[in-house]
Amino acid sequence: MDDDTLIFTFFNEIGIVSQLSQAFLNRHLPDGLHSSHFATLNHLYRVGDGSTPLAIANAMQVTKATMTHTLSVLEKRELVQISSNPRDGRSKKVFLTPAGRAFRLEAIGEVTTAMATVASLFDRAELESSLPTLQRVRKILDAERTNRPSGD
Amino acid sequence: MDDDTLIFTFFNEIGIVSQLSQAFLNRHLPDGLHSSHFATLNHLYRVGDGSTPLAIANAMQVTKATMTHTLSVLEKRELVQISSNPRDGRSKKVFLTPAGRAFRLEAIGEVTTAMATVASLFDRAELESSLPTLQRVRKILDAERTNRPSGD
DNA sequence: ACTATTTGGTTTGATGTCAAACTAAATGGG
DNA sequence: CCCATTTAGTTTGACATCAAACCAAATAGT
Repeated sequence: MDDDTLIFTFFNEIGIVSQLSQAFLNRHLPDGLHSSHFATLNHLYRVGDGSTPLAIANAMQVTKATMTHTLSVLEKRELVQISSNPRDGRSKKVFLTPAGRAFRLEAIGEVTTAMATVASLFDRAELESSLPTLQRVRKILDAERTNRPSGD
Repeated sequence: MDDDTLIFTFFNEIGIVSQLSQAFLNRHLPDGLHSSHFATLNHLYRVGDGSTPLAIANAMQVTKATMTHTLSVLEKRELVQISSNPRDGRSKKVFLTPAGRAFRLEAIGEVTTAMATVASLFDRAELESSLPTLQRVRKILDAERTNRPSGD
């Protein structure tokens, strides 16, 4: 297998696993929540809230237009609260509401339960050992695309 | 890091790498071709043509409805040709046209060129060594979702 | 200070994807 | 043989996502 083929194969496999895992999430998240919403809630929880939409978009690797949409959905459900930034009239700040925190916990519970059977099939060490590779690949790809710089 | 966190982290990383690589493809594929179209052309080339839409959908891990759409785009561009199956009135057979083969080569060229700089940053052995893990994970996830059975 | 550029966010239009309902053909049990 | 079930594909309606055009606020260069 030459280098190009290896790379194609690698990314093809990544793409399929990603699709399957996202489909898994979408099937098991409560109340029609989409995996992108779940990821956003988790991000807000992890980094502490008050991030700007653009920062979140960069962290999630989606465009700011997409984030506008995602946040409007979350806001409509009252899982986040969006306030204008007194320091900068252009930007906004996003906060998890108590409902948002509760919902996140509930979602994690559901997913974890649903995952229980399948999780036991994974080799923990195997996943762990490929994490650094994934992170390196992510960094490289992220640096490559000059626009929309890295976040998180 | 407990097991659940590890798994979440793993799939999160997979998701981001997948999104970045797909975005990369979408940016560099010629003529507005989408990565899913590219993947479908490649699949047809690899398995030899004459597959049914459903078989392709399973291999690509998308629903048959999605495949109907993808194939109609490819057919409109005359990159594939779709004929009815004389053996089975319900199903169809998909063939790469000469234009489709040519287009695939062109696309591979473009992508490979675009990838040249970034590809040199990857550690070939590293990618190679994580491939089996990805394939195992894929198999597990694929088996889990009882509907829409595995292909390829 | 004033204009030009950059930056954060929204809007618009297009597209890919999915789930669910539907159609038509094949298969199977009586 | 006939009806019930399964199977392949399409249609419909919803939604996530993107690129490009747009607006408004901040910043910079002169």
